[in-house]
Amino acid sequence: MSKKSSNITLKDLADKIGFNVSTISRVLNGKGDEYRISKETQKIIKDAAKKHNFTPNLTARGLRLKKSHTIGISIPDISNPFFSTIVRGLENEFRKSGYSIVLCDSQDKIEIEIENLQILKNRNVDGLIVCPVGTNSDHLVDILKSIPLIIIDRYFPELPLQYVSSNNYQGAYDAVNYLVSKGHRDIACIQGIVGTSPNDERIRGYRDALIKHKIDINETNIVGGNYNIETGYIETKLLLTRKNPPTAMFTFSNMISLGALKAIKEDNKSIPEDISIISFDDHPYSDFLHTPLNSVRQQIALMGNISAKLILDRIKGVQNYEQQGVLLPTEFIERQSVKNLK
Amino acid sequence: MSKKSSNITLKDLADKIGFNVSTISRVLNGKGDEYRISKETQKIIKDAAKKHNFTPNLTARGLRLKKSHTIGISIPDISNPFFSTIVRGLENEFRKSGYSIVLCDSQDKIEIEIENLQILKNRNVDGLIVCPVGTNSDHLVDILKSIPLIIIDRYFPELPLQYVSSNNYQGAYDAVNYLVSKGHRDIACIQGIVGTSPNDERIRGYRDALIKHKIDINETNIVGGNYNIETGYIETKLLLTRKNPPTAMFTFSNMISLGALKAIKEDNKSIPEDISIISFDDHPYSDFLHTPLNSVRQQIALMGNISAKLILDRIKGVQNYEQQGVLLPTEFIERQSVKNLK
DNA sequence: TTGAAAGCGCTAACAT
DNA sequence: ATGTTAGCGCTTTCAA
Repeated sequence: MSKKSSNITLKDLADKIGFNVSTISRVLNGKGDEYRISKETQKIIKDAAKKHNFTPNLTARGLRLKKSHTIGISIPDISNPFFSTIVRGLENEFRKSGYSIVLCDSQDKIEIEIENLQILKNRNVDGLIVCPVGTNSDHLVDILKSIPLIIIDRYFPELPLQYVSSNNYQGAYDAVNYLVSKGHRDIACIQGIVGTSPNDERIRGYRDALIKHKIDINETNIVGGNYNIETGYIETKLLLTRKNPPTAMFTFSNMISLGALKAIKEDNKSIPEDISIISFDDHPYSDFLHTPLNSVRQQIALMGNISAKLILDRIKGVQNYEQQGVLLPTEFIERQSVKNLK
Repeated sequence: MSKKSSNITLKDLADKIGFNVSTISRVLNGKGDEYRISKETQKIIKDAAKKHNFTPNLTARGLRLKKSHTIGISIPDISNPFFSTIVRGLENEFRKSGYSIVLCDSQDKIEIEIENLQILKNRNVDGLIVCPVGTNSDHLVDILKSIPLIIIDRYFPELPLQYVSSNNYQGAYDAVNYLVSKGHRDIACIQGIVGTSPNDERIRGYRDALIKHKIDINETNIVGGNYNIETGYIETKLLLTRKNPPTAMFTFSNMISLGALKAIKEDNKSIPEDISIISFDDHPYSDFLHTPLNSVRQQIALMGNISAKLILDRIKGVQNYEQQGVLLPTEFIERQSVKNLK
């Protein structure tokens, strides 16, 4: 084995230059003046540190200080652009403050999410960012007792869990309102996981928009129950085989939309001639899809940025925030996937 | 502030049940039998640990053992599906072995990559996975002196840096060969960063395929110089304005391809009627793009899996591998973006 | 079969 | 103005 040139320690440095470790520690942590350490000494120490390329062992510092300058993240699927964009927003923000992120993928499974939280807690992360997978939140409330936590996307309004999400109600309302304004009255929606706040809020927006226009709600038009590609595919297949298929559909995630596109294409239907579609969640590659979809765009990277700032404030003990959650406005993107029936 | 229910420590547990911390540590680390600790004692300890929900402080363990069970990752852009898929492959594999990942995004900047390595080193990661951004590798060779390192995608064959990548030469050769077999002789390629191994290997494959068919290489057909969307867009724009545009183009990344698609669409050209295209890097959403592209697919998640296994072996001290690098075969995906000119 | 004690590298309270 | 020392929570050598 070759010589492992492991990092130089404070003690090593002390031995070299004849000052005590604590003096060196103080100077290197910018407390030289506070402790009235002479300018000369400070210079000697700083020069030596630079010369020998000293950098502190963050594990040791973490143990001593009981904080790791580390943030734990648990997300359902890092390969989904929605989540990877959130992570980028988080990483960029945390980097600025000298925090590193420990990333865990929960594979959309609640058991793994729970396991992740335990691991991250044992790693002494200073804060946690979770995009929860399920409808259950006991483990989250539990972890909050010991670690600052922000949840993104799915949230639990009735619980004291601070969150960052989109204004799902308004986004859905706008979309359905738009469809109605184009003459659609038979509008299906393929929903995600029932019982999760974003989904239920979108459903509420969908209903309210129809009610406002005095359109009877056909309960069989509300289908689905998962955010994945298969749900979009299967439900669209079924919708298309109806005697009178809806004239429009509203899909509740980027993945559902992709599944829907696949089904529509397979059945040789075209958008928007045969069926109109609006997607909640803009797809980052939307401009390049065979049918650019009208979408309700969420400010995904911003959700990451804001969550990072919130949790850093919490870590610092700042508690300025009245509100428990932040709901970011969505943006309606008009493309060519809705037919004007008027 | 509410009472921080911080984790219970070994000492806490010792106080509760009257055994020494070392005994407890041994039992909980599965060394009870080795140290011939009585079954009863073992049971008492295990039960107590479970009852009080003890889990070890991994920072402390890391400091003591000088290993953190942590792997550092530096990648150019987590929101790019290519990289996020690699990360998923890595995460899934590391999770199985009890390793967590510390993720750093280098934003495609060499300075940030260097900074990342320093941070990760100070965090005592047991291993490093890097998707390098640049052509320079000094910092990588340097870090290798102290930490096991695997690089993915771009590699440096002349240096002792173990890597996992695709067989870029063969993939490119196959693609160009296919184009020629369809009657194309004027084939442009939009390359990525010159001087990086994957790019140069693809160029070599491109040239060799043309040479084999005795087609003169038109050097002005080799354009580009970056892997991003803008490069694809700009270069395609330029290609299309030529007096005699090439009949086919070969793009060197998923992002370049997207840029090319945008340019082609803007100019009201259609694929493959006006121009044929093959993309190196399949796009995960390729099936849904307005033109499903013939692609050279890389086994991305597998690259993550293999790298994880390699580095875990290195950490364990296993040195079974003769070869310095692993090149995974690519797969040619035939879709409808190439016109048959014959 | 179990306990005592050292020590990983750092910071900070307490000397001097 | 700088040094000594304790201790973060864990593992492991040495002792008994």
